[in-house]
Amino acid sequence: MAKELNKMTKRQDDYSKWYNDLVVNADLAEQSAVRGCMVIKPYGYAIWEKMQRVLDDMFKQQGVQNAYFPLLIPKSYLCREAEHVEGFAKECAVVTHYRLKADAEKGVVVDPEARLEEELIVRPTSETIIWSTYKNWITSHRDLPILCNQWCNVMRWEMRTRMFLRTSEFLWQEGHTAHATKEEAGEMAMKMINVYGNFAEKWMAVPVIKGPKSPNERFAGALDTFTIEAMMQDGKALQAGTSHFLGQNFAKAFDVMFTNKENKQEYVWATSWGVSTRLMGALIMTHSDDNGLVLPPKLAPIQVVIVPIYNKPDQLAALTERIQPWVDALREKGISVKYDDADNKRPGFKFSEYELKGIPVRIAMGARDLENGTLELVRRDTLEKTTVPQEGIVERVVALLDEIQDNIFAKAKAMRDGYIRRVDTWDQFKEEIEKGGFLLCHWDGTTETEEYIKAETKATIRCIPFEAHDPEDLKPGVDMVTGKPSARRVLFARSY
RNA sequence: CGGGGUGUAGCGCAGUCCGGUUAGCGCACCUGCUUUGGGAGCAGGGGGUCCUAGGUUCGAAUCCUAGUACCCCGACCA
Repeated sequence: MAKELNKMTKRQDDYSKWYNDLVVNADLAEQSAVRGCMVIKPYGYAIWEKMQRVLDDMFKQQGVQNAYFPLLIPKSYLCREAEHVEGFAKECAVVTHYRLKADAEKGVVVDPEARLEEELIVRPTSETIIWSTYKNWITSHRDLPILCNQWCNVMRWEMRTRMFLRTSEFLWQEGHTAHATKEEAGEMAMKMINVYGNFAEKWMAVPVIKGPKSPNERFAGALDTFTIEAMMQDGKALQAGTSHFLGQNFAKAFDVMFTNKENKQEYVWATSWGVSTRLMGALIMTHSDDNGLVLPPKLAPIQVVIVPIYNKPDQLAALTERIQPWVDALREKGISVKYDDADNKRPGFKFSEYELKGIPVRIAMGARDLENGTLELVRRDTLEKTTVPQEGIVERVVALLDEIQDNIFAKAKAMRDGYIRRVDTWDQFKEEIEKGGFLLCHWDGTTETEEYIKAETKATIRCIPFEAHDPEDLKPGVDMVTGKPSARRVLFARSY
């Protein structure tokens, strides 16, 4: 058994395999029978729910309200915004019929009589249906701004799928805002990327680099796309969230105008922004080790697990009597605690299982401890074991949870920072990109150069960082490929 | 869509080249006893349209043909 586990966990370099084996074992998710889709199991969903709750609060602090729009979008809506169609047309699932009928041979077939007049698209994102709705909601500057968010599923028929990172169907939130001025919309897009950045760093303990995308990497139909870019342990970058400044593109495409204070008709300014279950992938791939998941205490569905070690019912009773007050006290402080006194699994099994699931803090206590007034305290991030006095355990655990949250962020940041290098020549770039990580380089600002670099090395511009890692990065230089002038360094990496 | 690979018990696989008893192994599962401080031991037990369809044959998991599903690597993308 131990050998088998070993075989599974040694595959961290190959994340797909690792997801399929280890993650399924950690009860997060599994492949479904539907191509490229996944089943999110209860434990995995609990993490997503916690993320949702936190993000939802953050949105509401920005004045955003939740709403819901239909899953199916009439095909004609999609073609209104030219770039948007081009971006998504290739990966849409299409509903063509509305009825099945019994068939002697095949059991059941699509009824050819029941073809839809106009095909319906399963939403790959909801800009089009939302803007066709906003048209009815907006007539005056007094109707603005509209700040709506929806939690939903979307479907993109990707050629190649990957657990959590690129499933055909995924869960996400998409915010869609309408504003009277360009400035206000621009600020909104910026505000939301900062919300995402805070969430990633403060809650997920995943360090990110914020900044605009290069024109080539922008969202289909956007004038500007802001992103948070994370670095995975294997040296590949992951786009963890985006916020788009859409200008008046969608307002023009869907004819959404308002009368301004000067009694003049004007197109509405828009933003959209989203994060998905891909964040779960980011979480897993940033912190986990060969023993399984490592969850940040702030998002862990179970923060503390307590395992009593006993062999007779009366021993368990004695342990429970001592432990129960701690469980109550911790819960009173809002900490989720599992007291695992199940007698059908051995302690060693429980230890391994909870490590696999990434529970931040584990307490084990047996007859020996009961006698000595001690217990065994284990932290998941370092797997460090200490025997500590029972006295003051509640306060100690509370402090330890904070410490773990800070520590895994520091660890992830050190890993990420270790992956950032400055590169000045094309030869050096080609050599360094093989080692993975972020490369800060000069770029002449053209799509041609970017495309060339991508074709040669598979590396793309992840973003043009808002905050310089070093003042050096903001100084002008020359493009490493063309030798043309460059205003500042931009961030390159290979990505998921 | 191109290249490669795999479909045999819930999971992981052997058997296929070279057709031949009742299709096998590990894990998981069930029962009992002993255990319980790092994935327990022993004994017994249950579970299979060998991906699908057709063909060759006295006989097919094995050979042939077609289909299909999934995985990996590219191109595409959050």
